[in-house]
Amino acid sequence: MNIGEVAERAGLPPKTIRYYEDIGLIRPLRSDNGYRAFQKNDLHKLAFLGRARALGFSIEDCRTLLALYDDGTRESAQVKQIAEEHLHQIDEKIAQLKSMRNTLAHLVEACHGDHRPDCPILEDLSNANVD
Amino acid sequence: MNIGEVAERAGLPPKTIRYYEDIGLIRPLRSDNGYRAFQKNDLHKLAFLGRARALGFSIEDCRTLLALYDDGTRESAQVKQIAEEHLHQIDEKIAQLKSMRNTLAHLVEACHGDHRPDCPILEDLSNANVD
DNA sequence: GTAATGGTTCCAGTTGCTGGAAGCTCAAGA
DNA sequence: TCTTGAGCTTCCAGCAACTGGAACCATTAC
Repeated sequence: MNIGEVAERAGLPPKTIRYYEDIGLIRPLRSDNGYRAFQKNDLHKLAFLGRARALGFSIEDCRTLLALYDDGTRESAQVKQIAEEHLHQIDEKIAQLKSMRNTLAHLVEACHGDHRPDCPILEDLSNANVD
Repeated sequence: MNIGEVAERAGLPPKTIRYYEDIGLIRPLRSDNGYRAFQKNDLHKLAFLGRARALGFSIEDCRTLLALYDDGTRESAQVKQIAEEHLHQIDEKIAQLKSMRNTLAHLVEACHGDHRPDCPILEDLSNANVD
């Protein structure tokens, strides 16, 4: 398979696939013409990567997960730990965003949003205690 | 004021302040020795920036907000629009993270996480439909 | 033969800083 | 007065995870 077909089937842009090879996540063979010659295994790895990335795992997490996937002697605890840590980070991110959202929503609500210049949003932003 | 004091008072690292000058968010004067000589106005702008960044506004949004802040003839509607768009983006981000969190939480729960190799998390990641 | 499509590499840019090196300035102590 | 240390300067490189574009080669269809 050439990169175009693999990209289509794995749901990843060719650029991303080349990048994943660059950083050593996959190692596709080469045809005589220099084209990458993807095997089924490469395709599955790419799909795996796409899925893991969609769940927000970092590239380094993906590298580890892929290695565990390839390793028949893995312990599921290793996988679970990575996933739990990631889950925790997601929770933190959500909490942070909710806090932003909360503040911002109040400010937006307080701003009449018309042609006049006075604006509670700008007032809030400029009201830092700086002394 | 030198950069150290301003950094302290605005709650931003000196590196960040230099960076903000680099990209034209502030334009502090210079002393004869070449040191940046910050005025009160600079300090207020930096605090404004710190606050806006903490609410997740992009640097470009910050640039616009700062310009509106400086512009007595602004209309609050302009500010409100930026804030509303940002709020909307935050909402989208939260929704996306919640969806990830949801999937991931189910997987983590399903994984017994012991010394055995079988793992629902890896199974899910590798179960992409690729044909 | 030629044109379109799809490969290849390499370099640069994105966002918002952050770290580090090399060197200058200033204030305080021996 | 000399020195030491802190604090300032600039500049370059790197982070994450791609993405865009240029320049060029290969394949395929007409």
